Amino acid sequence: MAMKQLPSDPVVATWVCLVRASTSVMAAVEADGKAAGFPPLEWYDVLWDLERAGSGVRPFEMEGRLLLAQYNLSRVIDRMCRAGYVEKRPCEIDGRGQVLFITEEGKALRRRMWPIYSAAMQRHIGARLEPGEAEVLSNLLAKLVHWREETEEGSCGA
Amino acid sequence: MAMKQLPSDPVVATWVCLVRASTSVMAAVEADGKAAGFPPLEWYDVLWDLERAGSGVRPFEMEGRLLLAQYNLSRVIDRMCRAGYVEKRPCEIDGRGQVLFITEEGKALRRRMWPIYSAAMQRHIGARLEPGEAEVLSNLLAKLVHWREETEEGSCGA
DNA sequence: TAAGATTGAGCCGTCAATCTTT
DNA sequence: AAAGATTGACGGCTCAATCTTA
Repeated sequence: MAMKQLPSDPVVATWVCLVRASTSVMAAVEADGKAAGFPPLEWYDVLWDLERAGSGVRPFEMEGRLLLAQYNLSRVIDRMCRAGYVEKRPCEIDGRGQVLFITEEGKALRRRMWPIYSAAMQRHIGARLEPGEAEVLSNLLAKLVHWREETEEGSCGA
Repeated sequence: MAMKQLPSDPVVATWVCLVRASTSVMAAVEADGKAAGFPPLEWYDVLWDLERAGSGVRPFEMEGRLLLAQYNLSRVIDRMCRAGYVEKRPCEIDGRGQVLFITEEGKALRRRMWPIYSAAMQRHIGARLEPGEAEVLSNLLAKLVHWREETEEGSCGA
């Protein structure tokens, strides 16, 4: 009795295509943003997470939503604070913690980034799929996400 | 007349799911390999590319297949040579070039890595999809791969 | 002039250790 | 003892410059 099932070829093919598709699409979108003089995509995610929240956000909350390790998030936030897009204040309720806020400059940056990145998504994803395929694809990809299951939805920032 | 079509919500959702799925699945598979004491996944791809070729491979050929920048590939190869898994020889036909070969140690390493990584694929991809979904998913993902179109197929190394 | 490949400098990610507070 | 967060040290990635040969 075979306890360890070997991956069937379709599973291996899915792995290969997942790695190749994400690598090439992410590189292409990132390159479009960089060509327009914008900071990394990651910064958009942080800005949007803060702006959507409306109030202050604790770093450890963002950690789960953005799939970033704590020490890594700490460094990203530090750079964004120094650049003036994020403000960090000590947490009044929990003395160990910090609370993050987006600045006006941060809101303006996110607003300028969105058209570039959304056009890039359209060019590198939308234009390559037939009508209806995007829904099928996103539903299947969603089944592969695990990490932490506490993810909430929210649209995109348009 | 709208020349620049904004991405529809399904396209944005696909982008979000693609990033999250690839991040979490790749991290999970990489973590399984690391827990077993193996080098990064990237090394498997290089070893398999060399072993599949049967003869020597020029770095610039691998560059396109592995979606790696030239300078990056150069450093990966250098580490693998120092570790004894790859051998580099000057190219007799083109004086600028190098030719890469997998060593016996490299073949042995790849053979040991495959069961771990294939089990990881099964756990993090195969087990999360219904029968038939892997084929649909890999076909849709394949439509998103661009970078360089010179990709040949070859199975997986089982 | 361009292609194949490498390298120095600097930035970024990662690990483990650390600090503070709970 | 554990959670939130940061940091020093180290290694990998990236850019641009460089070297050699085509």
